[in-house]
Amino acid sequence: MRVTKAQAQANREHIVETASEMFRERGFDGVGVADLMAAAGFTHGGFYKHFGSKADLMAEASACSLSKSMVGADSLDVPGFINVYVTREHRDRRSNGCTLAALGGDAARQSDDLRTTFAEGIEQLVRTLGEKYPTGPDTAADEGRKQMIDLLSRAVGAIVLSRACPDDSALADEILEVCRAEMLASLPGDEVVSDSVGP
Amino acid sequence: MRVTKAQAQANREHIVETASEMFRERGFDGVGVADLMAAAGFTHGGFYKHFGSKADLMAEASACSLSKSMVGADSLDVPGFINVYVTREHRDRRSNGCTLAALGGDAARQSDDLRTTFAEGIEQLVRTLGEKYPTGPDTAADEGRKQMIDLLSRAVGAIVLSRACPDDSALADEILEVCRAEMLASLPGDEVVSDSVGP
DNA sequence: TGTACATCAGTGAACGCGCGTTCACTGATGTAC
DNA sequence: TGTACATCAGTGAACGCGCGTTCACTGATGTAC
Repeated sequence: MRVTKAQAQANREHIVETASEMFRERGFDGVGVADLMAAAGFTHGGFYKHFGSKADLMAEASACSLSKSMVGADSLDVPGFINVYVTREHRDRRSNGCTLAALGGDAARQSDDLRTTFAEGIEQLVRTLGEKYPTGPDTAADEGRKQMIDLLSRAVGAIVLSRACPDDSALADEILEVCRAEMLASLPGDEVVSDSVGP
Repeated sequence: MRVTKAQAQANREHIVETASEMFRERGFDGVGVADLMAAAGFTHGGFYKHFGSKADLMAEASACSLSKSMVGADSLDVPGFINVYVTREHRDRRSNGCTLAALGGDAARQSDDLRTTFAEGIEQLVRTLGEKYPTGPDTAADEGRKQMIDLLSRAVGAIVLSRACPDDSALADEILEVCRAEMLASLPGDEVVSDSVGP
Protein backbone atom coordinates (compact mmCIF):
# COMPACT_ATOMS: atom_id res chain seq x y z
CA MET A 1 0.00 0.00 0.00
CA ARG A 2 2.67 2.50 -0.87
CA VAL A 3 1.45 6.10 -1.21
CA THR A 4 2.77 9.08 -3.20
CA LYS A 5 5.53 11.13 -1.60
CA ALA A 6 3.20 14.11 -1.44
CA GLN A 7 0.51 12.03 0.25
CA ALA A 8 3.01 10.61 2.72
CA GLN A 9 4.14 14.12 3.62
CA ALA A 10 0.54 15.25 4.01
CA ASN A 11 -0.18 12.23 6.20
CA ARG A 12 2.82 13.01 8.35
CA GLU A 13 1.68 16.59 8.83
CA HIS A 14 -1.79 15.36 9.68
CA ILE A 15 -0.37 13.08 12.35
CA VAL A 16 1.64 15.94 13.87
CA GLU A 17 -1.41 18.18 13.85
CA THR A 18 -3.61 15.51 15.42
CA ALA A 19 -0.94 14.80 18.04
CA SER A 20 -0.59 18.46 18.96
CA GLU A 21 -4.33 18.63 19.62
CA MET A 22 -4.50 15.36 21.53
CA PHE A 23 -1.45 16.17 23.67
CA ARG A 24 -2.96 19.52 24.63
CA GLU A 25 -6.24 17.83 25.48
CA ARG A 26 -4.94 14.83 27.43
CA GLY A 27 -1.28 15.49 28.19
CA PHE A 28 1.75 13.66 26.81
CA ASP A 29 1.17 10.60 28.97
CA GLY A 30 -2.55 10.52 28.20
CA VAL A 31 -2.09 9.83 24.49
CA GLY A 32 -0.83 6.46 23.27
CA VAL A 33 0.80 5.89 19.90
CA ALA A 34 -2.01 3.54 18.85
CA ASP A 35 -4.67 6.01 20.08
CA LEU A 36 -3.11 8.81 18.15
CA MET A 37 -2.61 6.92 14.91
CA ALA A 38 -6.19 5.66 15.02
CA ALA A 39 -7.44 9.23 15.56
CA ALA A 40 -5.39 10.32 12.55
CA GLY A 41 -6.91 7.50 10.49
CA PHE A 42 -4.02 5.02 10.42
CA THR A 43 -2.83 1.88 12.15
CA HIS A 44 -0.12 2.18 14.75
CA GLY A 45 2.58 0.23 12.92
CA GLY A 46 3.25 3.02 10.43
CA PHE A 47 4.15 5.46 13.16
CA TYR A 48 7.84 4.58 13.07
CA LYS A 49 8.05 5.20 9.33
CA HIS A 50 7.53 8.88 10.21
CA PHE A 51 9.03 9.35 13.67
CA GLY A 52 11.93 7.88 15.60
CA SER A 53 10.01 7.66 18.85
CA LYS A 54 7.02 9.06 20.71
CA ALA A 55 9.38 11.57 22.38
CA ASP A 56 10.40 12.85 18.95
CA LEU A 57 6.79 13.43 18.03
CA MET A 58 6.15 15.16 21.34
CA ALA A 59 8.85 17.69 20.50
CA GLU A 60 7.66 18.13 16.92
CA ALA A 61 3.99 18.47 17.86
CA SER A 62 4.90 21.01 20.55
CA ALA A 63 7.06 23.01 18.15
CA CYS A 64 4.21 22.97 15.66
CA SER A 65 1.55 24.28 18.01
CA LEU A 66 3.92 26.73 19.70
CA SER A 67 5.07 28.31 16.45
CA LYS A 68 1.56 28.56 15.09
CA SER A 69 1.27 32.10 16.32
CA MET A 70 -0.56 30.92 19.39
CA VAL A 71 -4.17 31.89 19.61
CA GLY A 72 -3.42 34.12 16.62
CA ALA A 73 -1.09 36.37 18.59
CA ASP A 74 0.44 37.74 15.39
CA SER A 75 -2.63 39.64 14.35
CA LEU A 76 -3.53 40.91 17.80
CA ASP A 77 -2.47 43.91 19.81
CA VAL A 78 -1.81 43.44 23.52
CA PRO A 79 -5.33 44.13 24.81
CA GLY A 80 -6.66 41.92 22.02
CA PHE A 81 -4.36 39.13 23.12
CA ILE A 82 -5.55 39.40 26.71
CA ASN A 83 -9.19 39.42 25.63
CA VAL A 84 -8.73 36.26 23.61
CA TYR A 85 -6.39 34.42 25.96
CA VAL A 86 -7.84 34.99 29.41
CA THR A 87 -11.34 33.72 28.65
CA ARG A 88 -13.61 30.79 29.37
CA GLU A 89 -13.59 29.91 25.68
CA HIS A 90 -9.83 29.43 25.73
CA ARG A 91 -9.94 27.56 29.03
CA ASP A 92 -12.62 25.19 27.75
CA ARG A 93 -11.08 24.41 24.37
CA ARG A 94 -7.78 22.93 25.42
CA SER A 95 -7.06 21.09 22.19
CA ASN A 96 -6.99 24.33 20.24
CA GLY A 97 -5.60 26.55 22.96
CA CYS A 98 -2.16 27.68 24.00
CA THR A 99 0.42 24.92 24.35
CA LEU A 100 2.18 26.72 27.20
CA ALA A 101 -0.94 26.63 29.34
CA ALA A 102 -1.90 23.09 28.31
CA LEU A 103 1.50 21.39 28.51
CA GLY A 104 3.82 23.77 30.35
CA GLY A 105 3.50 21.81 33.57
CA ASP A 106 4.19 18.52 31.77
CA ALA A 107 7.13 19.98 29.86
CA ALA A 108 8.94 20.54 33.16
CA ARG A 109 9.32 16.77 33.50
CA GLN A 110 10.44 16.07 29.95
CA SER A 111 13.82 16.06 28.23
CA ASP A 112 15.99 19.13 27.81
CA ASP A 113 15.26 18.80 24.11
CA LEU A 114 11.53 19.22 24.62
CA ARG A 115 12.06 22.06 27.06
CA THR A 116 14.28 23.84 24.55
CA THR A 117 11.33 23.75 22.17
CA PHE A 118 9.16 25.32 24.85
CA ALA A 119 11.70 28.01 25.64
CA GLU A 120 11.81 28.94 21.95
CA GLY A 121 8.02 29.17 21.90
CA ILE A 122 8.03 31.44 24.93
CA GLU A 123 10.80 33.60 23.48
CA GLN A 124 8.96 33.97 20.19
CA LEU A 125 5.67 34.91 21.81
CA VAL A 126 7.37 37.42 24.12
CA ARG A 127 9.12 38.96 21.10
CA THR A 128 6.03 39.08 18.93
CA LEU A 129 3.88 40.74 21.55
CA GLY A 130 6.64 42.74 23.23
CA GLU A 131 7.08 44.76 20.06
CA LYS A 132 3.45 45.73 20.17
CA TYR A 133 3.42 46.66 23.81
CA PRO A 134 2.05 50.18 24.12
CA THR A 135 4.91 52.45 25.20
CA GLY A 136 4.90 55.88 26.71
CA PRO A 137 7.57 58.58 26.01
CA ASP A 138 9.80 57.70 28.98
CA THR A 139 9.70 53.94 28.46
CA ALA A 140 12.93 51.99 28.69
CA ALA A 141 13.99 50.02 25.64
CA ASP A 142 13.26 46.60 27.09
CA GLU A 143 10.15 47.62 28.98
CA GLY A 144 7.90 45.96 26.39
CA ARG A 145 9.74 42.68 26.83
CA LYS A 146 9.51 42.80 30.60
CA GLN A 147 5.85 43.67 30.53
CA MET A 148 5.12 40.83 28.13
CA ILE A 149 6.99 38.27 30.21
CA ASP A 150 4.91 39.31 33.19
CA LEU A 151 1.71 39.44 31.15
CA LEU A 152 2.32 35.99 29.66
CA SER A 153 2.96 34.54 33.11
CA ARG A 154 -0.26 36.05 34.38
CA ALA A 155 -2.19 34.74 31.40
CA VAL A 156 -0.76 31.22 31.63
CA GLY A 157 -1.21 31.15 35.41
CA ALA A 158 -4.83 32.26 35.15
CA ILE A 159 -5.67 29.53 32.62
CA VAL A 160 -3.80 26.84 34.58
CA LEU A 161 -5.52 27.75 37.86
CA SER A 162 -8.93 28.08 36.24
CA ARG A 163 -8.58 24.66 34.59
CA ALA A 164 -7.51 23.10 37.88
CA CYS A 165 -10.96 23.91 39.32
CA PRO A 166 -13.97 21.67 38.81
CA ASP A 167 -16.41 22.24 35.96
CA ASP A 168 -19.02 24.87 36.74
CA SER A 169 -16.87 26.24 39.53
CA ALA A 170 -17.52 29.86 40.42
CA LEU A 171 -13.87 30.23 41.40
CA ALA A 172 -12.72 29.07 37.96
CA ASP A 173 -14.66 31.89 36.30
CA GLU A 174 -13.71 34.40 38.97
CA ILE A 175 -10.01 33.74 38.37
CA LEU A 176 -10.35 34.51 34.67
CA GLU A 177 -12.48 37.60 35.15
CA VAL A 178 -10.31 39.08 37.87
CA CYS A 179 -7.07 38.40 36.02
CA ARG A 180 -8.32 39.69 32.70
CA ALA A 181 -9.53 42.90 34.34
CA GLU A 182 -6.29 43.37 36.27
CA MET A 183 -4.17 42.70 33.20
CA LEU A 184 -6.10 45.18 31.07
CA ALA A 185 -6.01 47.75 33.88
CA SER A 186 -2.24 47.41 34.14
CA LEU A 187 -1.68 48.46 30.54
CA PRO A 188 -0.49 52.04 30.06
CA GLY A 189 -2.33 54.56 27.90
CA ASP A 190 -5.89 54.02 29.08
CA GLU A 191 -4.94 55.67 32.32
CA VAL A 192 -6.01 53.76 35.36
CA VAL A 193 -9.67 52.92 35.08
CA SER A 194 -10.58 52.76 38.75
CA ASP A 195 -13.81 52.59 40.67
CA SER A 196 -13.36 56.18 41.77
CA VAL A 197 -13.97 57.55 38.26
CA GLY A 198 -17.46 59.14 38.30
CA PRO A 199 -19.76 60.50 35.56
CA MET B 1 3.43 -8.80 60.63
CA ARG B 2 0.66 -6.85 62.18
CA VAL B 3 1.63 -3.43 63.53
CA THR B 4 0.17 -1.23 66.28
CA LYS B 5 -2.72 1.03 65.33
CA ALA B 6 -0.57 4.07 66.03
CA GLN B 7 2.22 2.69 63.85
CA ALA B 8 -0.23 1.91 61.04
CA GLN B 9 -1.58 5.44 61.18
CA ALA B 10 1.96 6.86 61.15
CA ASN B 11 2.82 4.63 58.19
CA ARG B 12 -0.24 5.82 56.34
CA GLU B 13 0.70 9.44 56.93
CA HIS B 14 4.22 8.73 55.78
CA ILE B 15 2.90 7.22 52.55
CA VAL B 16 0.70 10.27 51.91
CA GLU B 17 3.62 12.58 52.60
CA THR B 18 5.96 10.61 50.34
CA ALA B 19 3.30 10.54 47.62
CA SER B 20 2.75 14.28 47.79
CA GLU B 21 6.47 14.84 47.23
CA MET B 22 6.80 12.29 44.46
CA PHE B 23 3.69 13.51 42.62
CA ARG B 24 4.99 17.07 42.69
CA GLU B 25 8.35 15.90 41.41
CA ARG B 26 7.20 13.51 38.66
CA GLY B 27 3.50 14.17 38.10
CA PHE B 28 0.59 11.84 38.88
CA ASP B 29 1.33 9.57 35.91
CA GLY B 30 5.03 9.49 36.66
CA VAL B 31 4.66 7.72 40.00
CA GLY B 32 3.60 4.08 40.20
CA VAL B 33 2.05 2.47 43.25
CA ALA B 34 4.99 0.08 43.60
CA ASP B 35 7.49 2.95 43.14
CA LEU B 36 5.81 4.97 45.78
CA MET B 37 5.45 2.19 48.35
CA ALA B 38 9.09 1.24 47.88
CA ALA B 39 10.13 4.86 48.40
CA ALA B 40 8.07 4.93 51.59
CA GLY B 41 9.76 1.74 52.74
CA PHE B 42 7.01 -0.82 52.10
CA THR B 43 5.98 -3.40 49.53
CA HIS B 44 3.24 -2.52 47.10
CA GLY B 45 0.66 -5.06 48.28
CA GLY B 46 -0.16 -3.17 51.45
CA PHE B 47 -1.20 -0.08 49.54
CA TYR B 48 -4.84 -1.15 49.37
CA LYS B 49 -5.03 -1.65 53.10
CA HIS B 50 -4.74 2.14 53.33
CA PHE B 51 -6.29 3.52 50.15
CA GLY B 52 -9.13 2.50 47.87
CA SER B 53 -7.21 3.35 44.71
CA LYS B 54 -4.34 5.38 43.36
CA ALA B 55 -6.85 8.12 42.45
CA ASP B 56 -7.92 8.30 46.10
CA LEU B 57 -4.33 8.80 47.18
CA MET B 58 -3.82 11.45 44.50
CA ALA B 59 -6.66 13.46 46.03
CA GLU B 60 -5.46 12.91 49.58
CA ALA B 61 -1.82 13.72 48.82
CA SER B 62 -2.90 16.88 46.98
CA ALA B 63 -5.14 17.97 49.83
CA CYS B 64 -2.27 17.35 52.22
CA SER B 65 0.29 19.45 50.37
CA LEU B 66 -2.23 22.15 49.46
CA SER B 67 -3.44 22.62 53.00
CA LYS B 68 0.05 22.68 54.43
CA SER B 69 0.10 26.46 54.29
CA MET B 70 2.00 26.29 51.03
CA VAL B 71 5.54 27.50 51.15
CA GLY B 72 4.70 28.73 54.61
CA ALA B 73 2.22 31.31 53.36
CA ASP B 74 0.64 31.61 56.79
CA SER B 75 3.59 33.27 58.38
CA LEU B 76 4.42 35.56 55.45
CA ASP B 77 3.15 38.95 54.39
CA VAL B 78 2.51 39.53 50.70
CA PRO B 79 5.98 40.78 49.68
CA GLY B 80 7.45 37.92 51.72
CA PHE B 81 5.30 35.43 49.85
CA ILE B 82 6.44 36.80 46.50
CA ASN B 83 10.08 36.72 47.58
CA VAL B 84 9.81 33.09 48.59
CA TYR B 85 7.57 31.87 45.79
CA VAL B 86 8.94 33.50 42.66
CA THR B 87 12.52 32.27 43.04
CA ARG B 88 14.96 29.82 41.52
CA GLU B 89 15.00 27.89 44.79
CA HIS B 90 11.28 27.24 44.59
CA ARG B 91 11.47 26.41 40.89
CA ASP B 92 14.28 23.93 41.43
CA ARG B 93 12.80 22.13 44.43
CA ARG B 94 9.62 20.83 42.96
CA SER B 95 9.02 18.08 45.50
CA ASN B 96 8.78 20.61 48.31
CA GLY B 97 7.25 23.45 46.35
CA CYS B 98 3.74 24.63 45.66
CA THR B 99 1.32 21.94 44.51
CA LEU B 100 -0.56 24.40 42.31
CA ALA B 101 2.53 25.11 40.25
CA ALA B 102 3.70 21.49 40.20
CA LEU B 103 0.40 19.73 39.50
CA GLY B 104 -2.08 22.41 38.40
CA GLY B 105 -1.67 21.47 34.76
CA ASP B 106 -2.16 17.78 35.52
CA ALA B 107 -5.16 18.45 37.75
CA ALA B 108 -7.02 19.85 34.75
CA ARG B 109 -7.21 16.32 33.31
CA GLN B 110 -8.24 14.57 36.51
CA SER B 111 -11.59 13.87 38.13
CA ASP B 112 -13.93 16.57 39.39
CA ASP B 113 -13.17 15.22 42.84
CA LEU B 114 -9.44 15.97 42.52
CA ARG B 115 -10.19 19.37 41.00
CA THR B 116 -12.46 20.20 43.89
CA THR B 117 -9.49 19.59 46.17
CA PHE B 118 -7.43 21.99 44.10
CA ALA B 119 -10.14 24.64 44.09
CA GLU B 120 -10.27 24.45 47.88
CA GLY B 121 -6.51 24.87 48.02
CA ILE B 122 -6.66 27.93 45.79
CA GLU B 123 -9.53 29.40 47.78
CA GLN B 124 -7.69 28.89 51.04
CA LEU B 125 -4.49 30.47 49.79
CA VAL B 126 -6.34 33.43 48.31
CA ARG B 127 -8.17 33.93 51.62
CA THR B 128 -5.05 33.59 53.77
CA LEU B 129 -3.02 36.05 51.77
CA GLY B 130 -5.90 38.28 50.70
CA GLU B 131 -6.45 39.27 54.30
CA LYS B 132 -2.87 40.46 54.51
CA TYR B 133 -2.91 42.41 51.29
CA PRO B 134 -1.74 45.94 52.04
CA THR B 135 -4.72 48.24 51.61
CA GLY B 136 -4.96 51.97 51.11
CA PRO B 137 -7.73 54.21 52.52
CA ASP B 138 -9.96 54.09 49.42
CA THR B 139 -9.64 50.34 48.88
CA ALA B 140 -12.78 48.38 48.07
CA ALA B 141 -13.69 45.54 50.43
CA ASP B 142 -12.79 42.74 48.04
CA GLU B 143 -9.74 44.43 46.56
CA GLY B 144 -7.36 42.23 48.58
CA ARG B 145 -9.02 39.12 47.21
CA LYS B 146 -8.83 40.35 43.64
CA GLN B 147 -5.21 41.35 44.00
CA MET B 148 -4.30 37.99 45.48
CA ILE B 149 -6.04 36.04 42.73
CA ASP B 150 -4.05 38.02 40.20
CA LEU B 151 -0.85 37.73 42.22
CA LEU B 152 -1.25 33.96 42.63
CA SER B 153 -1.83 33.54 38.90
CA ARG B 154 1.29 35.54 38.17
CA ALA B 155 3.31 33.53 40.65
CA VAL B 156 2.07 30.15 39.39
CA GLY B 157 2.49 31.21 35.76
CA ALA B 158 6.06 32.39 36.37
CA ILE B 159 7.07 29.09 37.99
CA VAL B 160 5.34 27.00 35.31
CA LEU B 161 6.98 28.90 32.47
CA SER B 162 10.38 28.95 34.13
CA ARG B 163 10.23 25.19 34.72
CA ALA B 164 9.22 24.59 31.10
CA CYS B 165 12.61 25.98 30.00
CA PRO B 166 15.76 23.84 29.85
CA ASP B 167 18.20 23.69 32.75
CA ASP B 168 20.65 26.59 32.80
CA SER B 169 18.38 28.58 30.52
CA ALA B 170 18.81 32.34 30.71
CA LEU B 171 15.14 32.77 29.86
CA ALA B 172 14.10 30.60 32.80
CA ASP B 173 15.88 32.93 35.21
CA GLU B 174 14.77 36.06 33.38
CA ILE B 175 11.12 35.05 33.75
CA LEU B 176 11.46 34.71 37.51
CA GLU B 177 13.40 37.92 37.96
CA VAL B 178 11.12 40.01 35.78
CA CYS B 179 7.94 38.62 37.30
CA ARG B 180 9.15 38.96 40.86
CA ALA B 181 10.16 42.58 40.25
CA GLU B 182 6.88 43.41 38.52
CA MET B 183 4.83 41.77 41.24
CA LEU B 184 6.63 43.62 43.99
CA ALA B 185 6.36 46.88 42.06
CA SER B 186 2.62 46.44 41.66
CA LEU B 187 2.04 46.35 45.40
CA PRO B 188 0.65 49.58 46.89
CA GLY B 189 2.43 51.48 49.63
CA ASP B 190 5.93 51.57 48.25
CA GLU B 191 4.75 54.00 45.64
CA VAL B 192 5.73 53.19 42.09
CA VAL B 193 9.44 52.58 41.88
CA SER B 194 10.08 53.51 38.27
CA ASP B 195 13.18 54.08 36.20
CA SER B 196 12.29 57.72 35.75
CA VAL B 197 12.87 58.53 39.40
CA GLY B 198 16.17 60.39 39.52
CA PRO B 199 18.24 62.07 42.23
C1' DT C 1 -2.67 -11.01 85.15
C1' DG C 2 -2.53 -15.04 81.90
C1' DT C 3 -4.25 -17.74 78.03
C1' DA C 4 -6.77 -18.52 73.44
C1' DC C 5 -8.34 -16.66 69.51
C1' DA C 6 -9.68 -13.13 66.04
C1' DT C 7 -8.00 -9.24 63.58
C1' DC C 8 -5.60 -7.01 60.12
C1' DA C 9 -1.06 -4.27 58.43
C1' DG C 10 2.21 -5.75 55.67
C1' DT C 11 4.23 -9.38 52.15
C1' DG C 12 5.14 -10.92 47.58
C1' DA C 13 3.41 -13.69 43.70
C1' DA C 14 0.10 -13.30 40.26
C1' DC C 15 -3.76 -11.14 37.30
C1' DG C 16 -5.13 -8.76 32.96
C1' DC C 17 -4.16 -4.81 30.38
C1' DG C 18 -2.26 -1.20 27.62
C1' DC C 19 1.94 0.78 26.64
C1' DG C 20 6.03 1.82 23.15
C1' DT C 21 8.33 -0.58 19.85
C1' DT C 22 9.58 -4.26 16.27
C1' DC C 23 8.87 -6.93 12.28
C1' DA C 24 7.41 -9.72 8.23
C1' DC C 25 4.38 -8.56 4.87
C1' DT C 26 1.59 -5.94 1.09
C1' DG C 27 1.12 -3.52 -2.97
C1' DA C 28 1.11 1.00 -5.20
C1' DT C 29 4.75 4.28 -6.36
C1' DG C 30 9.05 5.62 -8.19
C1' DT C 31 12.93 4.47 -11.17
C1' DA C 32 16.02 2.30 -14.56
C1' DC C 33 16.32 0.69 -19.12
C1' DT D 1 6.16 5.32 -23.99
C1' DG D 2 6.31 0.54 -22.07
C1' DT D 3 8.21 -3.02 -19.09
C1' DA D 4 10.79 -4.92 -14.88
C1' DC D 5 12.23 -4.17 -10.58
C1' DA D 6 13.35 -1.71 -6.23
C1' DT D 7 11.44 1.17 -2.82
C1' DC D 8 8.90 2.16 1.11
C1' DA D 9 4.19 4.03 3.44
C1' DG D 10 1.05 1.61 5.63
C1' DT D 11 -0.77 -2.99 7.92
C1' DG D 12 -1.54 -5.83 11.84
C1' DA D 13 0.38 -9.50 14.77
C1' DA D 14 3.69 -9.93 18.22
C1' DC D 15 7.42 -8.50 21.70
C1' DG D 16 8.71 -7.38 26.55
C1' DC D 17 7.52 -4.42 30.13
C1' DG D 18 5.43 -1.90 33.83
C1' DC D 19 1.12 -0.54 35.31
C1' DG D 20 -2.99 -0.78 38.92
C1' DT D 21 -5.12 -4.16 41.36
C1' DT D 22 -6.10 -8.79 43.72
C1' DC D 23 -5.20 -12.46 46.77
C1' DA D 24 -3.51 -16.18 49.85
C1' DC D 25 -0.53 -15.88 53.42
C1' DT D 26 2.15 -14.31 57.81
C1' DG D 27 2.54 -13.16 62.38
C1' DA D 28 2.33 -9.46 65.85
C1' DT D 29 -1.45 -6.88 67.88
C1' DG D 30 -5.81 -6.41 70.04
C1' DT D 31 -9.55 -8.60 72.55
C1' DA D 32 -12.45 -11.84 75.21
C1' DC D 33 -12.55 -14.72 79.10
